[in-house]
Amino acid sequence: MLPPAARYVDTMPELPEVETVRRQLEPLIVGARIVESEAHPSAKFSQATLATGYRVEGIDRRGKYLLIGLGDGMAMAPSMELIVHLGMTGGVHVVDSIPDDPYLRAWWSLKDGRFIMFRDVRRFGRLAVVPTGEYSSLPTLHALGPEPFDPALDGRSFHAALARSRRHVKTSLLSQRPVAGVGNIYADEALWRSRINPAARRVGPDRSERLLAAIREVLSEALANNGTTLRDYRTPAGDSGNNQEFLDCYGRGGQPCRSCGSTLSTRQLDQRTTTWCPTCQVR
DNA sequence: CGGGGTTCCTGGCCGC
DNA sequence: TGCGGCCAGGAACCCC
Repeated sequence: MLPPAARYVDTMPELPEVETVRRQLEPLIVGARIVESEAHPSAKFSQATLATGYRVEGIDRRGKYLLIGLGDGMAMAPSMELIVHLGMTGGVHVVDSIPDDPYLRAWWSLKDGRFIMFRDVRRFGRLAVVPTGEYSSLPTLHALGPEPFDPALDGRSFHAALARSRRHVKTSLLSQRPVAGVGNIYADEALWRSRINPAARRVGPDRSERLLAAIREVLSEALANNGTTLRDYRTPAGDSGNNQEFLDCYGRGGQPCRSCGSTLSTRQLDQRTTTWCPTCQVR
């Protein structure tokens, strides 16, 4: 049985999309024992096979990274983590058989007969198996900023984090250092909502607080909508996101600002497509 | 060690 | 209709 490719959800995974995957995956695979695995030879995926023999103990998430806890089921062996980054087009699916799929990059068979598969058309995703918490091989995860909903993250500390860099504020956000989990879509959305120009290089305390509040709003709203799905694909369960219907800024260049009616602008900012309102988001 | 530039990929889309 | 060319996009990687 070959699931048609178009039936897989194609997201642009940022925090809400990755958290949606985590929540769906957790009840399916926690407790399962991995008995065999296979991976694409690229270094981006080849470590997947190191998860063989382990039991899935839990699934956490940091920013856009899924952290799948691996143990021996008795806490005897040192615990490991299977780290999954979905990149642009990555997806994790639990299936009863391995499909003949040119974009299958890794799979793990489970003792109960099911399979976890990692599918990634553009190969921007990444898989790693590391000792728990040992993230030096993944520099962005290693230096990852706080979770956006961490109560310890407040306007003051967020401002301090932004002030450590003179890069454009949007580029800082995409670095994952001031806060984890914000990508191109939600960076544009949060900057629009907080009326901050993406090319600003200094963001003061008040605007930092506004930006943090906006990031929390756009992320929690997206999460409530099961994330943003940029194509009308649906899983067999019909559970793809619908947050794309609620985007105010991303992808709306040339269309009227929903706040002031000006035409939204789009240009490259540090090699990233960026949309903003030239009236609301003045420098 | 921060940060700028480059690279990885392929489907989709545009123009002819 | 076919096809070349271009583009998106996160983060590793290289180098200053």
